[in-house]
Amino acid sequence: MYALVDCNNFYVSCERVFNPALERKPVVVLSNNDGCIIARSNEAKSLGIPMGAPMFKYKDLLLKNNVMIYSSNYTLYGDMSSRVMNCLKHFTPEVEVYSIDEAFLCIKGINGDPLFKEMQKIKSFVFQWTGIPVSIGIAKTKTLAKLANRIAKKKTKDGIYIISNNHTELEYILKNIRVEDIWGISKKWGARLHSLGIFTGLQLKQSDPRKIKQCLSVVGERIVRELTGVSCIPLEVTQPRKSIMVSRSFGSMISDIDNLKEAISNHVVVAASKLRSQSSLCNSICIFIQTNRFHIQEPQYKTAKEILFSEPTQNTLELLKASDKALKLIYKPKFRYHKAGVILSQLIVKTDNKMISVKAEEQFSIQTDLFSSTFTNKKKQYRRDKFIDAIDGINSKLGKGSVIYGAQGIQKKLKKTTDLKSDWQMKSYYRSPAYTTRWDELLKVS
DNA sequence: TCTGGGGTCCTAGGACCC
DNA sequence: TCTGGGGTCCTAGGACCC
Repeated sequence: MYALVDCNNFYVSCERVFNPALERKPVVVLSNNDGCIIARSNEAKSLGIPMGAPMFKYKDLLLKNNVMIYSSNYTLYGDMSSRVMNCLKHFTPEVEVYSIDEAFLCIKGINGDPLFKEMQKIKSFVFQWTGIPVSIGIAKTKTLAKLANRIAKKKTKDGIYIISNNHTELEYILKNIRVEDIWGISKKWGARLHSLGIFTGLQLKQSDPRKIKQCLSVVGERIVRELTGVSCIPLEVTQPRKSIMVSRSFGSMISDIDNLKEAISNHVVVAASKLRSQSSLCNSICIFIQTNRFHIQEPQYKTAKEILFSEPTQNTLELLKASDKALKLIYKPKFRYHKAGVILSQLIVKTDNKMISVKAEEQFSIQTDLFSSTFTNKKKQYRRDKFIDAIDGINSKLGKGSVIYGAQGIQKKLKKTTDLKSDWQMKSYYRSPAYTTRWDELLKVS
């Protein structure tokens, strides 16, 4: 059996752990740049605030109802997430961390009442150690476990629901769910199924998988089989990322290339550090810039440039150099830009090779460049990598941003202030402290 | 005024190979 | 008049997820 453990209103719950006065009050959490509403407490949901709603359209409603507003605080949510996942690993090693607030568990050898009791144990353990409430759905396949979780959240008191092998129970559940609410089927595919006369989960379950394959590819076929109780989507252990993206909308519009370069350089530094933290190297970097698609009266420009490396790298300096080159190739001065980002792709990861070897080529199975791998280049590269190590070392000892690259912008450093915000930096008016990850932001109790 | 960010997988079609 | 058959790899675009 698979269990899906899903944190209730996760971001809101994280805020509530450190501010219990938020209990039973309407709370929302905003996306980056304070743009959209991406998490709502149950009280906020019942005010009719939809998921993903632009904040400016709902500001009046929020104020009128005394809704507490928070900017996203991913440092806090990420840390709380890993605490929750660690709790789950306490019960079984077979945990798939599916997203920041969800995990699939493989459950073997327990059934019926003992299974329910075990799930209650998990729930209260997670709550005791993190303060985060979770719901649990259990079934024979991941797709059905998702469904069970939905029922656990909406229809049960204790937040646990098990879809047993009872045939009529499953039929009843599937009859009462729309196809577009099934995991893996969204609006577009839902519409395609409608045109075949399929509207409910039960109708989808009873269709010919081969016919669904023609319509929704093998992905759709798998969903049909999963609904019948045949597991087609296995539990996956956490794999290193295959691509890394860092992008942000700007706090205000930007036209000049220096500002853009500063924004992109900061994204590159973050992306490079993510890359190194999962012990990968990238073969390609892509940067993109775009105007505001909602300003339809303004001229629009959206473009990207990818640069391939002759040898895979994880070196911030090389990535910065490439990103600068790419930006110069696509930048056009006449536009007002709204967003920029960087994507590292074609990542390679350390091989499983247990041999004790310090040569990067062997650790990563690197294809070296026939024309540049001369001795002097190797030496240069070695020194550059040591340089990055030193910077990482200082920043991890003295705090993030203690040493920065010139391309990231030196205005703030010169004025010795952190209040000064560049145009590109995102808005974040309602951010709570990084309670669990910064000594100077620990919760004070008086 | 104001509209997020970060991923994965699959397929079709083009390019190449013998 | 008439020009094969069987593969692999790569990429862009589209779909989905949270």
